[in-house]
Amino acid sequence: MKINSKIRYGLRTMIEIASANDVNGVLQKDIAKNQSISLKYLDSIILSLKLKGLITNSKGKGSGYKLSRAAEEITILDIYTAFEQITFVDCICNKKFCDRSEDCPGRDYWIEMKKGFEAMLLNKTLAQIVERKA
Amino acid sequence: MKINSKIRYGLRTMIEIASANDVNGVLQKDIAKNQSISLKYLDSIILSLKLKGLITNSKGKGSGYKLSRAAEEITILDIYTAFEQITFVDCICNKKFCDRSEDCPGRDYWIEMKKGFEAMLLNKTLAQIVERKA
DNA sequence: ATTAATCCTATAACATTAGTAGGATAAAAA
DNA sequence: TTTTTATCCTACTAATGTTATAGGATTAAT
Repeated sequence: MKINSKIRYGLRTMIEIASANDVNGVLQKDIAKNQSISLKYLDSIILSLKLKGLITNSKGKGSGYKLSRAAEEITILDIYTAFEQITFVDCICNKKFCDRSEDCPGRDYWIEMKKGFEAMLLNKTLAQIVERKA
Repeated sequence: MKINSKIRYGLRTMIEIASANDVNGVLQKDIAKNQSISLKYLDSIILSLKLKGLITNSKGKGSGYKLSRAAEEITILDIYTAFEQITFVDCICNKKFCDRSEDCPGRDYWIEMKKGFEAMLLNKTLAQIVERKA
């Protein structure tokens, strides 16, 4: 089980934007250069973060990205779910995925585990990561 | 991010073995039938559990599987790692995977998250799942 | 000996991921 | 208003990983 590259790059992108103290925001091409991500690939990552409402920008020449709200108010769960839902097993979202869903100790456990995982991501803010605070 | 089928089937297999009160243990073919897993695929799942030392059996006709130790002493982390290591991101195990490993707030976070995840799996026993206790 | 069962390796179909390509659109700057 | 710089969006492909299945070797009870 691996964290996929969009989530990894997405976190790094958010860290870079949060770390910048430039009032004009951070240009996509600078993020691409600093983070060693191709401009094209970064395109889709930034799009996801934007659709989730975590970053904003204007368009055209000279624009740049900023956080939509304070880094203290952005959790890792926000960033993670910008790219994918947390499922772990399909029968959590869709009982019909498996016959035994109605009465399955395994499924009950995965649901519990999912909740624990979400809580873990929810309890960490972007600000804590940028400031390297536990 | 999904839990793969071997881990899912592996947990169900362990639940079935733990739930059985047959002194002779549970036959592989019965697990296959009850859990709707092909005998051949179950082969590899049982092999992993056995190599990890979670279950034992004798060989040949009439044999069956039992837990190697009490269900109270088997954690979900034991079962999970019978099938794969918990990595999340490659730079955790191998710093050379990425140039910025030496000083990367993102990597620091993934390491912390991994620890939290492992702790979560460690704090749940097979016995708790079988008895459906929180 | 026969039979029922596990042990083990190889391989194939399928799904997902990671990343690229090509261009459309928007707006600042000249 | 033309140019330039930058984002927006869709489609595609190569590589990788997952989910099995196939075929047979080995083991030991009957």
